[in-house]
Amino acid sequence: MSRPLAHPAAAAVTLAGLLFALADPVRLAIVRELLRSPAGLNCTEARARLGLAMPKSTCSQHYRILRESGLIASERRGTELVSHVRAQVLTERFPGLLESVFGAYERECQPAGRRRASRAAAVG
Amino acid sequence: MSRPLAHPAAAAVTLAGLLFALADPVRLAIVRELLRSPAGLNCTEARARLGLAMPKSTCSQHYRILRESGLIASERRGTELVSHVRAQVLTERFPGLLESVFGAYERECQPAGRRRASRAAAVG
DNA sequence: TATAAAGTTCACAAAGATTGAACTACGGAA
DNA sequence: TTCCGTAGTTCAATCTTTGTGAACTTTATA
Repeated sequence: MSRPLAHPAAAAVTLAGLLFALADPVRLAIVRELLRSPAGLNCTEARARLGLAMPKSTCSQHYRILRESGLIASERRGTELVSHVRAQVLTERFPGLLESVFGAYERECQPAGRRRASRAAAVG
Repeated sequence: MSRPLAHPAAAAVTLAGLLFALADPVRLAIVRELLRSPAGLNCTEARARLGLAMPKSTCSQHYRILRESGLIASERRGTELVSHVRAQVLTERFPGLLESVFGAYERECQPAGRRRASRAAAVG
């Protein structure tokens, strides 16, 4: 990881790639933490915040997938690799998508009592 | 497949599950076709429309994943299994998400010339 | 230089995807 | 009813992807 990390150009970011990157609960949680941390977060810190007993090699792989999908950008600061969400690029490419997905995530994270009860499980 | 197919209740539909189901290019395309077909589509028809040389067992698996994620509902009509997007349930659970994702998909499917050119590949 | 911290890469085991073949379900014709 | 064709599912084998510990690289500091 000596040279600058490869980040896909905006035009190379695909919807399926983004959805794939976000389709993992751990990565979804990481990105939420990143969105809450404008200054960026490194691997170790993200792991600590999420309280996940995850080996650092696994975390590294998750970060790589997020990076290659175009979701995050990473830069070295000292020994750390600090990452942040590429909000500008994503907004340009797919306006509103990120807000929508993480709006849904916040909604899901709310305890059930804070939402309107929806008892009927109508199919359709 | 004699008994009614299992469809998750609205409350059991998770964001990560939906994203996972949509994270595959084939499934993304299938769901778009379904969204365009209010009367529903069966496996064979969807395969034909997408022009994919995909074995029917593979298509069946994709439909199963879509069904188990809560994205689609399927019902038997004669020998066919007709499926449609569970728009009402999804809107109730995650308002705006489906529109946002498939808005992004349509945007991506447009030829590049119809979008504003974005030459600079700024990271971030 | 030596030591430590932060990540990456490698290699292997475990889990998941793809697909042809065999099977089930249904409808229609004889 | 029985037989046949169509639509999908399930099974099993193969292939691919993911998770992980160990070893390695990079940077900083004593």
